[in-house]
Amino acid sequence: MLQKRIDDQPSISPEMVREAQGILHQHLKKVGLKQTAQRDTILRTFLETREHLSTDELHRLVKKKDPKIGYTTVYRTLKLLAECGLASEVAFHDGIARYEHQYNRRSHHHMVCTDCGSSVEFFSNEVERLEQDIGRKYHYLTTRHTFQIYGVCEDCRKKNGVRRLV
Amino acid sequence: MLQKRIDDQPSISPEMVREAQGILHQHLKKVGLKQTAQRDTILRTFLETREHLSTDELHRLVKKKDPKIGYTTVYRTLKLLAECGLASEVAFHDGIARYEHQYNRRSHHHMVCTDCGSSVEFFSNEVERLEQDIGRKYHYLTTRHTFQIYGVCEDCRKKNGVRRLV
DNA sequence: GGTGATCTTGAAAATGAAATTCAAATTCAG
DNA sequence: CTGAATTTGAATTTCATTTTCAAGATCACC
Ligand SMILES: [Mn+2]
Ligand SMILES: [Mn+2]
Ligand SMILES: [Zn+2]
Ligand SMILES: [Zn+2]
Repeated sequence: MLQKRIDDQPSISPEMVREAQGILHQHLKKVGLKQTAQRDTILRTFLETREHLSTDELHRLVKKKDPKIGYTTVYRTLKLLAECGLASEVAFHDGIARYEHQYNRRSHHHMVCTDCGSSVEFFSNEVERLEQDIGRKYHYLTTRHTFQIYGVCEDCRKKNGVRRLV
Repeated sequence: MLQKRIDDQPSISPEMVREAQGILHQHLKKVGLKQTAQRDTILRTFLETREHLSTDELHRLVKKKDPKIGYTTVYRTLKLLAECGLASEVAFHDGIARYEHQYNRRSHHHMVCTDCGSSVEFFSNEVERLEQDIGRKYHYLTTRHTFQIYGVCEDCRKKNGVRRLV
């Protein structure tokens, strides 16, 4: 599940991790929950990657830092992160819920290869505007939208081309 | 799961049912499968509604015509209909796969109320064009896209407003 | 119109991601 | 410190989807 980087946004810095942790802690206090080492470890691990991770994939990364952290805690923490805006769910239509970190990230959309699962991120102001326009037109208070393009990437087309010749 | 009709496309006519059945029969022959009464009944029932049906919902409608038709057959027939372009899957992000009939229907997108599940259909040439543009830019051979807007409809906002006053 | 190889059917079972349960461990306000 | 409240994670449950399989239906060929 590779991901091509098409922008120049830097990897997350230590200061950003602290700031994101602050956002989580504030959210926890607000909803009467407690700060724990597990939640911090999961957030830190999550921020360190730019991939679109399933709960299982994140759990595998988290276990490298603390093998005792369970799948359930990762699952629940991802929901918490989504609640406070640090994570957002991305559905690539493969039946698995994926999350990406949304902290200091420009809003974007995805084009997904249906052969190899790799994805390209792209930006479109038009799509953002469309949400507003359509919402206004039909009197919806819009909260979000999903836009994905599906197709076959160049690499996979080449591979398939070769396979056809065999 | 109501759906507001925002265009004037007519309900399906008997001739259209026959034509769609022809498409299915042709597809069945092409892939070496057999024509059956169950498949015809399921297609007919499916064409009669403009709603976005889950397998279970369609099964319930189908059983009114032939109570002996099982869930599995509806499930498998929907896949067949999707294969020959008569149906398309539409994911409203509620964990259930929904299908809508695609025969003689203008391509459109959906805005979904996250409170009551109702949906509005809208049309956008911009979105169609974007698939082409982005595909070309990143050398993908695009096949399809999904675009949904989520929000709260006017009715639900009113209801919630009242609830707040109580 | 047979005939039989092939496909279909549908109840039941399997699958698997997501969600919940619960008892032991941890947090943190006072 | 203390203890009420929350968290944790293994285990279990849930539930839509998918697969299995034996009995039944279809249809290409005669
Ligand atoms: Mn992304
Ligand atoms: Mn529709
Ligand atoms: Zn690819
Ligand atoms: Zn509503």
